[in-house]
Amino acid sequence: MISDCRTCTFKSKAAVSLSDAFVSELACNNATVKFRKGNSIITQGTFSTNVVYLRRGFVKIHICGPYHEQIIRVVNAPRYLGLPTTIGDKINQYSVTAISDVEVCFIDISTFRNLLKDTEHFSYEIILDMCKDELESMRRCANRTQKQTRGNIADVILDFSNNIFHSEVFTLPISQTEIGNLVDTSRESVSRILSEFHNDGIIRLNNKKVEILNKESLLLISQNG
Amino acid sequence: MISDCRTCTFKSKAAVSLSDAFVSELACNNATVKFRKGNSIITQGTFSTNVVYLRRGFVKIHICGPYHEQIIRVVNAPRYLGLPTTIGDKINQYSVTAISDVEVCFIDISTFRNLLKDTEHFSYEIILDMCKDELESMRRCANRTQKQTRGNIADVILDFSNNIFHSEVFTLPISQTEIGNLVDTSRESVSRILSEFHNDGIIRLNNKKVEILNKESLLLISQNG
DNA sequence: GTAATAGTGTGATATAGCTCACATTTTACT
DNA sequence: AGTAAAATGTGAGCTATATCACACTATTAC
Repeated sequence: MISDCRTCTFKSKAAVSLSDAFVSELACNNATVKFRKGNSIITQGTFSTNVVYLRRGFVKIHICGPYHEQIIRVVNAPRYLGLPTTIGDKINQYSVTAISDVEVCFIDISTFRNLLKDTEHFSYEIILDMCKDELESMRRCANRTQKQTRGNIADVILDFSNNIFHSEVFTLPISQTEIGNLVDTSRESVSRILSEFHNDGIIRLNNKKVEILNKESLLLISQNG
Repeated sequence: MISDCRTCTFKSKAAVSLSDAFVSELACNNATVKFRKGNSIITQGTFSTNVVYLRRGFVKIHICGPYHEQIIRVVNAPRYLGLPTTIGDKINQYSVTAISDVEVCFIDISTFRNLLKDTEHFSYEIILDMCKDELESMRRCANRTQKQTRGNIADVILDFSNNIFHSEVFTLPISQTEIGNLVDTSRESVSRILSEFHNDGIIRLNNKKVEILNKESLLLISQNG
């Protein structure tokens, strides 16, 4: 389905200031697609010809590590996906998979390049986004490698609550195995630690439903391992 | 010292195609500075007003983690430093420290912004650089968290040899404590593993001088932990 | 609704690598 | 050169967490 970018209500911060001519160009080279939970949006190892703009929903960004899959981050709309791999390399260097039903626009890379070339504000916003992402990656990586598992799992719960769902009550969007891949620990440890949090009255856990009962404790665990 | 960018022999790939007018602007807002080994070039927590272009030498990029310093990467000239933190944030979010004598240019951030705004090719090259950096970060982070310590230390030696010194013989530019901070392990483990490599005839180690005797083995250890 | 599959809970055991402790070597400084 | 400080080598014991094993529960597909 070709979408009309001029009236899109999900426009990126970079795109809002584009002139009509550019928005029209975007609209002609842009297809809105829906994915179901679990579908792959960008697949590591395949040829990349499109930048992806996530309009709605949540995705996980993940990469094949030397032994198992590493989940880099869980992110939500709105945001661009695949910039580093689409611009920096012809072959996708990581994967992006829907963890909720999502709606995305595929933007042809040459159209995107033209925008970068011809509109200073657009490329500046993109650079800004990338800078922030990189800083966030550094921070997360330092945390992940230095903290103990309990602290990392507390962080994941806080991140979901604060940045993804904006609520103290939410449904885990990924399995315990995947949480393990995110904080680099085993599925069993995730299970044990979540149970522990539940038994200590820090969270209420029922199937995948999480309710944070004591945010203070989570923050303390996040800080002190 | 004000340098003449027009005749600079260390120009970045992004800068080579700039028109004379822009190069002159760069030259007027740009100071070449030398640092001694160990000096801080960018300091986490301070105000950032300049992008840094590393003309000569090696630096470590590092960030304060929750428990100790985390070295993100060791990189060499030529390359820009501090783009994510200078563009993405007013306060430096990480540090860059010389690990050899270095020569850098400080480029005023507003000059740099003008270049990004006015010259499509320049900003595109910068975006390309950032994309590659981000991909590299992902790869390194996945490796670091999944591999065992022996594999990570083998990787560090291979990285120094292949990407920093381009030689089988080199002098370690950082201490064993710092190698520990780079691969997230203790100083003692670094010492033990380096001795082990030496005793197994994989490297020759004398003070900080390293000679790689058996690259095959290092690659195997890198792959199999 | 039932079978097949994917996901989770929990014990027992093994181990990589951290920490502490101290000796020794190297480097930096006056 | 001589001294202080930093960096390194190495043993012993401890611990967080991986791994294995298996029971149980939820979800999906027909």
